[in-house]
Amino acid sequence: METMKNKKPTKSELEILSVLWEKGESTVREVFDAINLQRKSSYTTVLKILQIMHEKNFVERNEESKAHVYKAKIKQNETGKQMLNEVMNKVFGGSALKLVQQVLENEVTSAEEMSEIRKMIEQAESEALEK
Amino acid sequence: METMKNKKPTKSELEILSVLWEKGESTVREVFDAINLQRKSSYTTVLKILQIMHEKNFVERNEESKAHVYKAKIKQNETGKQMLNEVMNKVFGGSALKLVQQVLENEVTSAEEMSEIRKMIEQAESEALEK
DNA sequence: TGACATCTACGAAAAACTTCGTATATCATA
DNA sequence: TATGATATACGAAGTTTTTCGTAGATGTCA
Repeated sequence: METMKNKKPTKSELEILSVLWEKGESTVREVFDAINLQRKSSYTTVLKILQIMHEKNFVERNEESKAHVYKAKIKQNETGKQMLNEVMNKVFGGSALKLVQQVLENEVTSAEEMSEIRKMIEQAESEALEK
Repeated sequence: METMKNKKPTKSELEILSVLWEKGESTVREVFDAINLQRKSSYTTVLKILQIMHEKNFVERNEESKAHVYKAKIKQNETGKQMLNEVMNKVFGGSALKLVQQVLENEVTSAEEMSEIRKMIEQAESEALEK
């Protein structure tokens, strides 16, 4: 049983989760290195945030070796869903349409990606009809 | 000239902006009332955040009457764009496709809305071809 | 006018989040 | 085994954000 209320990760927690999602299980040093590619940070800061996330049950860790190995426990999709819901409700007045519109207008969306998105929607529509 | 660097609103600033975007110009009391429909808060807290946002140039205000009237100055779209970029990069590994996919999977997206989104994409695609 | 409601301004406490230094343990190896 | 590199734990300072109380101005109306 998950006793912990599902809470949103903070900004720096998200930064670290992002690394874990991309690279999978990682040691503190590996996460630290990844983050330092983008901005200066310090080893113990990364360690501390990972420890905090461990307490919060956002990550799990394997303590077998000297350098603990961390692994994201909260799902990329769940987090994305929550965050998108927030943007949708707070910024786009609850409209998925407006949100997607904004994505397509502003993100660098390649023609290829666009066509994939279209296919996906068509498929979702036909599936909806079957129900 | 906008001297102020464009910064992201905080959580509670966003909450208030959301009201201003939806209702347009509002007094502190109106914003306060709107927010209290969703959660308990206190009048002076809302006032304070509005004052802070005024300093930050996120809102403008009309001081003619005793109760000042506030109006959002930063654009809904700009904010949405920024936030979506963050979600896209931190959660969806930079993929607009995955982001949109998540929206369609999880949000309650009506068939109608879905079809509108599809039309929009088709239009965007044909426009892209013309360029 | 006096009593009362409502407003702004503002300081400062409280809470949330981030950063870092230091103590201490462990491991490899010369 | 002594040294140096690298690890965790953890307290506490630093920063940002949120909340609220109080003071004083202004409007309303009996």
